[in-house]
Amino acid sequence: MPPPAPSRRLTQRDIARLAGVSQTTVSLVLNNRADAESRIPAETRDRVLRVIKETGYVADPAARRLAAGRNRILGVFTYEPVFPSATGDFFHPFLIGIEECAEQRGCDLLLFTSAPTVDGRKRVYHQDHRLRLADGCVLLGRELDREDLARLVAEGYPFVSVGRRDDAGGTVPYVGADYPAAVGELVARTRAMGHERIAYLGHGRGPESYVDRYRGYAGSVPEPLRLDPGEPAEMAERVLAAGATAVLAEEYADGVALTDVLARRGVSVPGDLSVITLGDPTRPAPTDVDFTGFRIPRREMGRQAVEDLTELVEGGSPAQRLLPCQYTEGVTLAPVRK
Amino acid sequence: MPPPAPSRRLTQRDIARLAGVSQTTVSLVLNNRADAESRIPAETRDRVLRVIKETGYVADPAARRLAAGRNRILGVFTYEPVFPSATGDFFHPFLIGIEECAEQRGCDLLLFTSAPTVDGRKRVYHQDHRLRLADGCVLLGRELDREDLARLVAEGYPFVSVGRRDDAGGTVPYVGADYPAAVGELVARTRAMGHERIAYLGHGRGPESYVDRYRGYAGSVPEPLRLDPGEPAEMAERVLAAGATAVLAEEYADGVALTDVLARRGVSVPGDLSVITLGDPTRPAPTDVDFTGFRIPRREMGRQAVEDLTELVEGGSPAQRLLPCQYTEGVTLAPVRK
DNA sequence: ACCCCGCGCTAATGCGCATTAGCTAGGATC
DNA sequence: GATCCTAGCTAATGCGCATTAGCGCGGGGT
Repeated sequence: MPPPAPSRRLTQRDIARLAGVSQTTVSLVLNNRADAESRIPAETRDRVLRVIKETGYVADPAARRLAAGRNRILGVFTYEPVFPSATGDFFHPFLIGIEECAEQRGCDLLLFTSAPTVDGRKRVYHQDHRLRLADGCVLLGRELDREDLARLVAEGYPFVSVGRRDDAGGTVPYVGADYPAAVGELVARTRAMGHERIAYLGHGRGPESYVDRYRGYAGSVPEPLRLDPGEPAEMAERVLAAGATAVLAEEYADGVALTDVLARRGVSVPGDLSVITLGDPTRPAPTDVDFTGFRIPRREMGRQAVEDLTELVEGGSPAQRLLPCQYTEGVTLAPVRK
Repeated sequence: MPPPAPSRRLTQRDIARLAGVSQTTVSLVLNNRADAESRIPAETRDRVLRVIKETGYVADPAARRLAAGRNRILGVFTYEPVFPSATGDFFHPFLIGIEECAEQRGCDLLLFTSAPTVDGRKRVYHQDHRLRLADGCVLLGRELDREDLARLVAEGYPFVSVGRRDDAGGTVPYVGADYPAAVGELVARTRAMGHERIAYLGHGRGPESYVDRYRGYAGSVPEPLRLDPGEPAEMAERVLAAGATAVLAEEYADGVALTDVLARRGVSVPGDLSVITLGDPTRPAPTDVDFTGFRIPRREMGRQAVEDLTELVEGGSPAQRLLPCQYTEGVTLAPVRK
């Protein structure tokens, strides 16, 4: 391939020539290096700035990155397809937050779309990844690859996970949702309504988000009762067989499916059974029912992740934080039937 | 700021040392330069490749860009907010197409989110833009800034607009929707149903997409009759006053609003009046009515734009193409009332 | 015995910028 | 008048890579 670009672009040297100074001076002016070592009189500075403005010169980001190691570009890696697909809607709000914050901070976002999907999963570290073009990276997805995480940590690459993650050969910086607290609060409300047989419908293990929900549940009921999710009919069977008066649905969609089936069988929600959802739908779950549960502060998580990342890039120390979820009052939780 | 990175990263020199060859050789192997000038025996090549694999070395994209002028990164510039906001839904499908194609081609996407919004508009060429980090750029939005376009053209920066654009100091490469043909077809269908007073409800000027729709309309009716959009009630007045038997709504939302008002006034659609929509909703327009009209091949346009852009980046010549829209049969077009 | 040639590789260069050592006045100091 | 500052610059260097010259060497030709 032909090395140089078609038409010559302006470089600092050009600006220097036009302003009658050295390239160094242009760089100094550009970066506002008016510090002790290099004082540039206002006159010279203005002259340079004028030429820059007139010519519309802009520093080459690649060269900048190479020389200075920074370029105000943040990477975004999504382990699950974001745009296409059903889960897209779930991840969208995170991206909104990320975008908002990046814009605010004058950062561009590099979407690592080139990561190939192998065995249905993506990896940050694939052949020819371009991680290093960005100053740091935000990781998004229900489940992150542990090898990726370990390597990121090992290499000291600045990153922040959206969603809590277990350690991976070192501390993993994250901005997560405080599921334990949110679930704990829901359980408390449920118990306050007289419920004693409160079941947890979900896996309770696997992704950190499931583990955390279950932890919040198990930590606030006397006798945890976990029911596996599955086909709607199966779930209904299990719930009824267990004699639960209230059910916490790990997945919103399962709560919806359960409620639908129950309705068809003449079991009223919340008359006969209360159904509480633990978060926002990660799969499409059309319903007219207004479920009681909580919202994950997705947008805020995205924002905060970018905040933390920029701080990290600028030399700060990695943070791990959980953001509170928002309780949402619905119509599916009612006092236990006497 | 401290010039070097915290922990030293692998460079080609490191690989060279480990493999007992020169940095040049590593570069040659990496880029598969087995051509005439430099022949590297399989043995050496394998040795180098092995070291690369073992160490997980990946070339620094910034350095690569600087030296070779390419880095398989495509920029995406959106003139209108994409993620947040109402119009987001309209632009989403374009992005899906862009993302799909980029993934397929092993390209990463650089979202130019840092462009500040001034006077409610964004500009590609803002202070400190990072255009040059990408090999080229896809432009998205209802209206593009003409100065931006002119400068892009003038500088010979590779870009492709999603949506047809008028020339701007030179040919503007684009992938647009063939509105004239699509509208022409709708008019033909409408006339085939006996309609003679077919009105165009919209501006018919401004953005190219409006102009093109109107052109398709004006070119296929004997006496064009354009009605300005406005408040729902106003639109209904105008349509009724004009004695139209069919209306083409430039904006989907206007078609919806019009139909709603008419229904409330006892004017039936399509019994008394046919309402045809010219494209997908660009603003939220909730309705249960299934409008007759056409769909803009948004996803395909995104894909094609990336195709064209990569071709352009690789030295191809700029293309201008219009993609056909998809006619959608609805319930709002019926034979004219006798 | 000499030259030439092509194979297999490497030294050197430059991309555009940031940064670190100077270097050169012109004054102040002794 | 020699010395030392200091303000105001600039030359030189390197970031990591791609690329262009070109070097050394062994074998075939004359």
